[in-house]
Amino acid sequence: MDISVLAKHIRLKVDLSDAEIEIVASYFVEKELPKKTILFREGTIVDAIAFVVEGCLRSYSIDENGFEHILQFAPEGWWITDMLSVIKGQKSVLNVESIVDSKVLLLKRSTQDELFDKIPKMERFFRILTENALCATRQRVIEGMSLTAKDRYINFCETYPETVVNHIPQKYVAAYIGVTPEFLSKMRSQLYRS
Amino acid sequence: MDISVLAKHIRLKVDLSDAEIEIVASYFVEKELPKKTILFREGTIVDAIAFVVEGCLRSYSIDENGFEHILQFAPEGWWITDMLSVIKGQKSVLNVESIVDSKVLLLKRSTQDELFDKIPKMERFFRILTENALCATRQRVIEGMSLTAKDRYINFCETYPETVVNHIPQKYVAAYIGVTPEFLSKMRSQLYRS
DNA sequence: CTGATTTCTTAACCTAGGTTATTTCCCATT
DNA sequence: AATGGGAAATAACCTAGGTTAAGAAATCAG
Repeated sequence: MDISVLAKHIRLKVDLSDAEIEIVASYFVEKELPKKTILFREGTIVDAIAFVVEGCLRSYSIDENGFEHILQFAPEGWWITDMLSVIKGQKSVLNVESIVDSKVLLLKRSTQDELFDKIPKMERFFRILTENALCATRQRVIEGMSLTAKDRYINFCETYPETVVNHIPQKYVAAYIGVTPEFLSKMRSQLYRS
Repeated sequence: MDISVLAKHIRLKVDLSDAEIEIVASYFVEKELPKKTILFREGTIVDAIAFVVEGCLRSYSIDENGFEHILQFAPEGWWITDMLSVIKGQKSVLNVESIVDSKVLLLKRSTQDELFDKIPKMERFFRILTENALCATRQRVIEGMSLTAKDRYINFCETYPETVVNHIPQKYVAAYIGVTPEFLSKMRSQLYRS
């Protein structure tokens, strides 16, 4: 199992020895996901969090009219799961699916506390990780209320890596910024003209 | 300083002895906030998080057209700050203000790591707290994309305690659910009639 | 390579929610 | 009790973004 991407990612936030990284790695299980594979399905109880080593996943909910709304994209180096299901142990309301061929490392929640007791720095790591995710999500709430769809799209393009912006179906981008694919298309043609 | 509200709140998530609670409490500073007092101001660097012992605060941003958007209400037993400013050490984009006469306990970020080293369970506490906040905020993103304004209002009334829903100016509720005060007023009169 | 399916674009029309303006209602202060 | 000022209600009108539909383009399966 190649843990270099994971190790590099963790060491951005906390300082771990090679021996500690080995222990951490032993808690993860690798999984290959061909394009459009559902990793966690709505209605099940999710008991793991996924670190993306390669490829890109998305988490989304389906509303009562059948429309998909994307909560998160997770390209290489990002984490993804249905946190609510993991924390509360209740049925998931999100689907987590690979957009392209991907590889993830899975960490079971049930063993996470054990890992934290063995390597307290990992609890710190996840606290920091979660704080950052919280900030980003709150930022998104504010932007959803204060920006127009066009500004949200421009922001999206500036914020996400080029791999996400340009190699992902546009309908996913629309489902992320909160507009219909038709309206995104209209906005894009307006932006080209100017 | 009365720490019973704080102690009770922490013990919902982690197990601390009375001695440990005493140590934790020694890291907090009490502050009284008369109605409409700004605790953290936009443009400054925020270096503390606030626990609400009594009253109710709100955090909000002001957009380029001068409109306020409320990110969070914090009634008794909740935490509030501008996390982004605290984490990144950069200038705050949020105001945090008391809505009614309030009392908060402040924890300086600069001493937080020291507290975590002394009482590791507090790091666990904040990790769990942050995970919960993240879930709630992500839920809000989804609702913002999939529900109508009327459903968001109904949800709001069902989710927040009666003290918040009924003792807060309606314009704040509007600024939280993402509509104008005029439109909230229209929705409410429609809901009464049915 | 070809037909089938999904995605994207365009355009006409529609609606949820915003804007502006006026009136009424609270209160807090004097 | 009078008065001044923000908060809420109402209503006429407006617009960002949604809906529907139909064709073009890209992607996929065989």
